Amino acid sequence: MSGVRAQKKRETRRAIIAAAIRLFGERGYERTSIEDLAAEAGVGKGTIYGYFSTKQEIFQAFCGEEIENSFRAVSETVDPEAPLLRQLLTLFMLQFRFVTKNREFGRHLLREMAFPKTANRKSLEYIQRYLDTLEELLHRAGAKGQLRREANPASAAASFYLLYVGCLSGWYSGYMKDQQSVEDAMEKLFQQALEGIGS
Amino acid sequence: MSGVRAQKKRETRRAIIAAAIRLFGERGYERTSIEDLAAEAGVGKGTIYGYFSTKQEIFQAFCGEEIENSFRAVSETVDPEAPLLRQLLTLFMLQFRFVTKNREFGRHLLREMAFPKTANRKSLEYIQRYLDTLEELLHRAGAKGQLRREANPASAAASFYLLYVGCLSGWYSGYMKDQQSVEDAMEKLFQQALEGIGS
DNA sequence: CAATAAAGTCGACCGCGTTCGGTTTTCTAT
DNA sequence: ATAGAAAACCGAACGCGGTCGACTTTATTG
Repeated sequence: MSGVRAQKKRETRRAIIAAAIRLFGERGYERTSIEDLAAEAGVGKGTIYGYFSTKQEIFQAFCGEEIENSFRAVSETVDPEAPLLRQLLTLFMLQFRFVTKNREFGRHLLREMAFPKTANRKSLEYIQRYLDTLEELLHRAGAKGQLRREANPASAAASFYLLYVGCLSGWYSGYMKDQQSVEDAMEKLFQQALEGIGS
Repeated sequence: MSGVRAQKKRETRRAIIAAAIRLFGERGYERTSIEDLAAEAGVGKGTIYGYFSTKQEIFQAFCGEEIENSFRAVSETVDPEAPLLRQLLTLFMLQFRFVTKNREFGRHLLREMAFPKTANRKSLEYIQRYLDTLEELLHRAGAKGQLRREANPASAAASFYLLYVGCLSGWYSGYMKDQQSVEDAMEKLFQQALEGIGS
């Protein structure tokens, strides 16, 4: 009943995550080996696998915090009175600027969110987080009559999210080189999504 | 001047690609080791790296053929007289069905196309291949008055492409489980892209 | 307080992608 | 034909993610 064991477990777990935040943050994901993490956390290599079954899983724990921070920034910055297009651009460019500062981190996260090796709860949670934020934003816009009657907020949210991820992809694959072109592309695509393509 | 050397090089290169097509096709990318490829091609492990600097690169050579085939199928099946939405769905569902039959292959390819470790020409080529096909298709539709006046075929093509890739992503991440839901989602998103979201 | 079970720890070890250095084969110039 | 240079070849060796089984620490039971 003493919980000495449970206590220790929690401490060790935290130590590993702390090591991950330190080292992933400094050197990036690929350049940090499990042994590095183990050493930094003061445990043996094998021990890590008693807490996380894969390096990827450690990465996800690390992500949790980063993502939370980035969404906090969003809710503080986006002006709910601005025009819809402006709101969307503010939201996504904020996220994008974060990604540009953590290119490796972002690439790895996006890969795992978009095309995970094995479907996992965490990836879906992150996506859902985006979709919820967007849906709410769209819902407000709808209430102000800025949307078509027939428009479905859920699938509209999905569209914007996918176009955003697509712009990131364009940046990562070298299709667009600098921040400005990404912003321009995003604006164009969003505009087009609002206006519609067909006649 | 005899070219014995050059001849051999070409043969070896082909042997490696042939081995890749065999083994990647049979067991998939991850389950095929470089040593397997080397053995199948009848060369030493190190030799492979005289021809390809990375396993990924071998994969891309392999992709070249597969992608070519899949586009051939597209141009044979899509009916240029059908309504635009129908054409788009036919095109993409054909590609998607190919992917469902080669899940690992598709995941690997999409990862590398969307978020490559290092920006590379090949990824851009494949993307461009899609965009060109779409742009032409849209151009034809425009000529028949099926598009808005102001619509820009290039960015419209980009939208559809990104929405398509996004639907694949939804399938890979487990957001949508079966082929039918992917098709439904795609139809909904395309329809929405044509009609527009805003008022 | 033993004695036994259960949980946790660890580093040697495996398989794989990639690198390296020595060896063999082909080319070139006399 | 032959010596020397260049290219190509190969498998041993490295680094890394992940596994295994022996060992240590904590919990449980009578």
